[in-house]
Amino acid sequence: MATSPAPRWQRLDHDERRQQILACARRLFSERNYSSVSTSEIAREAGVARGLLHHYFGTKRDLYLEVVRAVMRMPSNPVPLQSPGRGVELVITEGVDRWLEMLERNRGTWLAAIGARGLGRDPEVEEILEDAREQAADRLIEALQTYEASQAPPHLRATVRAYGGLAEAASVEWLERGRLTREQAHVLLVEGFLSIVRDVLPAVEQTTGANEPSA
Amino acid sequence: MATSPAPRWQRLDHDERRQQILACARRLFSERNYSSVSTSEIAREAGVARGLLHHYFGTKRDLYLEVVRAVMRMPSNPVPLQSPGRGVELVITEGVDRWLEMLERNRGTWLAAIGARGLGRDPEVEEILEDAREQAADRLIEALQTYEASQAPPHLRATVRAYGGLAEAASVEWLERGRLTREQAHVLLVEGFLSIVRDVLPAVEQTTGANEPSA
DNA sequence: CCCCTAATTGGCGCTCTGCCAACTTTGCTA
DNA sequence: TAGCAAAGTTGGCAGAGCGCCAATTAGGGG
Repeated sequence: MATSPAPRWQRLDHDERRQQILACARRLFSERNYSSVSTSEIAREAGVARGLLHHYFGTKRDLYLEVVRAVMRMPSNPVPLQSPGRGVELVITEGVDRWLEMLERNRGTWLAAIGARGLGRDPEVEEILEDAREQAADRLIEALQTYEASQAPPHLRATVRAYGGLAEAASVEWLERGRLTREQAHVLLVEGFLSIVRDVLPAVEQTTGANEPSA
Repeated sequence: MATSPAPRWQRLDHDERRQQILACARRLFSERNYSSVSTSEIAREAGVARGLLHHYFGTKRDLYLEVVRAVMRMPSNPVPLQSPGRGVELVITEGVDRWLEMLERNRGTWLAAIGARGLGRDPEVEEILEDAREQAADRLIEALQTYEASQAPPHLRATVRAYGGLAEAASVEWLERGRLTREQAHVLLVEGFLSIVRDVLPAVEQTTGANEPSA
């Protein structure tokens, strides 16, 4: 008569459990840095045994990289919509707007993603962040309607990436330090882009070494 | 007759030993990230017992922070010289030149310092880097000869910090990815600054919320 | 209803860190 | 020159975290 004696733990679908653990890890890693978060803590948070983390993700580091990848699905620079022939001003204005909108919604995650800097390189982490930024640069380049993203000359790509640096810094000023209002951040990002494209880029192009035929 | 039986280890002056250990730690932490460098390794490198690190620096983390501080004595943005009344163009041109010069000499260290990003905030490390950048911004603000650095309105400071982001990104493009020549980086940094000051900053100032009396 | 699959646990062994008591070197003094 | 005291240095112990694997258990199919 004693029916099955209340299972000690629940058995979840593979993907479901994986997602659940990933979510806990993401939250913890966003709050504190890598080495001050222990696998025991993540496991406790998720209500599972520590060994299960290794079953799903391998090492602690693998789990961490997975988290970084998940966070980086989010764009990391103003990314304009596809722009069938409209002026750059309009396209960039819209793109920046969507960008700021996204930031407002994902404030915490985004700040954690680009915020934490330290000494010492971590090639794998860097590669993930680098890919995200490079993709954002692609979109920006295409918004200029001069080059296909993959055909753009190095100095153009570099200049756009430099603008990306400006955009991130300005976003932090708005989101974290509050030294810009949202409107001011908007103006800074739009006018910054236009100024760089109109005035700075041509100056860079006139410089010796700009017109290497194939590189 | 057997004179003193060859000391097993040499006893160094306090500061001297400290500097020696710090140098080894600095090199290792610049190459790999925090958790993949062990205290045993640092000790071995310095030719001392592991316990000695703790004697001099406390915990591994304390040693790390000390290293970050040491690295950050180096400026982290174009820092113009004092400029008694000369034009902004000249001052910034000179400042950028010195900046690029410094980068060329300290390539490895600088890249390690600003390069490694990851998930998860580390308040103490962030504070150190933040201070260095804020100081660089002070110098840039003073180069404009409009405000004392400490009196500058928030939006001005924020705009200059945004330029700092551009400067760092552009520097990486030159130093690491080689998508800019040194000349191109120079032009980008100078023209970028001038454009931002001439065109972007006024636009930001016209924006609603720019003229808060005291903030 | 039983059994088989795979999700989940628990614990062993290793490395790393923090700490501290003991030892060695070196300069100073009688 | 021998001895002494202060400071630098060592070596090892205890605790914690991580990687791994064998045993256990939930849950569905035959």
